Amino acid sequence: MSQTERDRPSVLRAARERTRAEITREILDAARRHLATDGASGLSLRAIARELGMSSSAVYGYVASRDELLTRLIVAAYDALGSAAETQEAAVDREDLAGRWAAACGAVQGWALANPNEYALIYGTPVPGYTAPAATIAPAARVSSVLLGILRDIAAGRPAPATAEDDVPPDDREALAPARSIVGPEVPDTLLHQGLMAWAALFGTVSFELFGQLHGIVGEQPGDREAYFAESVRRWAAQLGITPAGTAPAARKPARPLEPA
Amino acid sequence: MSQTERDRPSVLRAARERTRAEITREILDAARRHLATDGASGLSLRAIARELGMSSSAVYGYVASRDELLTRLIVAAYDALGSAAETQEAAVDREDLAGRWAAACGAVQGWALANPNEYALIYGTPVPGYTAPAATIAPAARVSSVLLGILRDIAAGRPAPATAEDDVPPDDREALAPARSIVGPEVPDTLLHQGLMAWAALFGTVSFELFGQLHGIVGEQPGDREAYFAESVRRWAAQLGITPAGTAPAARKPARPLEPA
DNA sequence: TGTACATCAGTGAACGCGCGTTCACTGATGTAC
DNA sequence: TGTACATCAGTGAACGCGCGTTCACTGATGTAC
Repeated sequence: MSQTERDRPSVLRAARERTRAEITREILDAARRHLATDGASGLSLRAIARELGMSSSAVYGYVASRDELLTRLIVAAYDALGSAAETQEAAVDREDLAGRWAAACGAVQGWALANPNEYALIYGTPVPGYTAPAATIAPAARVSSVLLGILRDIAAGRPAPATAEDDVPPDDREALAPARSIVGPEVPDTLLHQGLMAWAALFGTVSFELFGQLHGIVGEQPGDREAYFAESVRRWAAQLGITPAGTAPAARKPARPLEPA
Repeated sequence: MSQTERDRPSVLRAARERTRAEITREILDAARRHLATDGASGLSLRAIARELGMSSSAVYGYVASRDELLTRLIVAAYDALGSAAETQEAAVDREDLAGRWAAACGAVQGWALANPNEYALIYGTPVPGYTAPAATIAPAARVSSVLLGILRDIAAGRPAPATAEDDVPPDDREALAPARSIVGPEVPDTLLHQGLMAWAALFGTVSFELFGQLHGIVGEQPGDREAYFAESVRRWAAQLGITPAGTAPAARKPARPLEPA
């Protein structure tokens, strides 16, 4: 039993650390709940303490300041969204590019609808007076990494510039340099630009839905928003040159001729 | 001079109304300035009063409440953006559909970059605890009206469903009903859907730029953002079947075949 | 087994600040007789 | 021309609230001898 005795302090320490982690988690959960009703700039350490039944000063044992709490929430949100996109995209057959694209888009939209306040925290108006520290950069990049990965595989499955409708102008090629340094040289400029456009369109669409901009434009009956989103996803995929499984990706049929009169 | 005498009271009243309007304008201007540093939820009547050198209670002579001030700011922002889009689009030759599209997009982006805080007020995260009254609906619709007008003219210049790559699935057609009731029956489903996608993509792109999401993706050298945006505008237009003046809009060449090996 | 000590999570009062909104009032201006 | 009155923009004090952060402290728990 000397074993037990020697371990005791660390067992206790471990237990303390466990409750500490648990309380920290509860603080973050409460903070997330407050995000819903008051928004990021209404986030209040005192309100959280009140809800958890502790004194306002006690919170400072777990969180250094309001800004630090905000940073943790932001990082957690990026990580949650990023891992949703990663796992859902990874679950699809690597060959099925359209399926992977749809999975990634669906993950983003699904997570956003399930966590509207955390979505707004990271993709809505930046919190005034708060500047995101470096710790948020890596988690923020996870979703775009997934999308860029798909882009890379689209390029890989295509013999050089296949759909080079028109190449990108030189000043745009320069503008794309940072993205290029992430994605590598294999992805043609056109595809890269089109990919970024789809990326912005995806988040634009999700934000429009969440922020009420689709009101009076896209129906709100059950199924309407799903149908609209699904069709958009399909069309973004088509713009990237990938079509749902069953259709050969490389062989895009030309525009259908006018209906026979 | 009986004329003058009879008019006098109304002349005075008119003067009073003029100064009243002027002070109201100054309150709105100060509010806009505060939006920049503190965001919508940090907007404070007391701070505005302080800046204008009046007592906080005096503001209530011009503005009924904080919420009413917010509503006025929102309406003013929608109107400013809407009229920018309207006038810039109207200045282009009606025949030049791609030019009109580019003008509308440019107006939106230009206004947003010049007025980032007002843009965030209307297209960013909704202000928590504030619900937009009916008075905001009409001004909010101005930009989309401009875009839908272009869509209508695209359809008019095309002999029925010309580019029906694939029609829209029935559940999506239903989802598009509200938009359809605005745009009228002449615009084919495909074009309508594609138009809404371009609309969401436009605002998604502007929001990404303004909210810092393009950092590390699209360059920040002088000219980079302009080039990226211009190329995106061109490609959205191409997706709508319109190409810059000089190219015949109706005659879209089918996807170029693979390069001869 | 018993006592003195260390650790440490949590308390509660306080500082100094800000806010929206109300309300009785002042004081300048113009009006009516 | 002179006086009593009405109008009305603006004041300043007050109400009741909330906030982030600090700091001296309590009190439970475990440790060492």
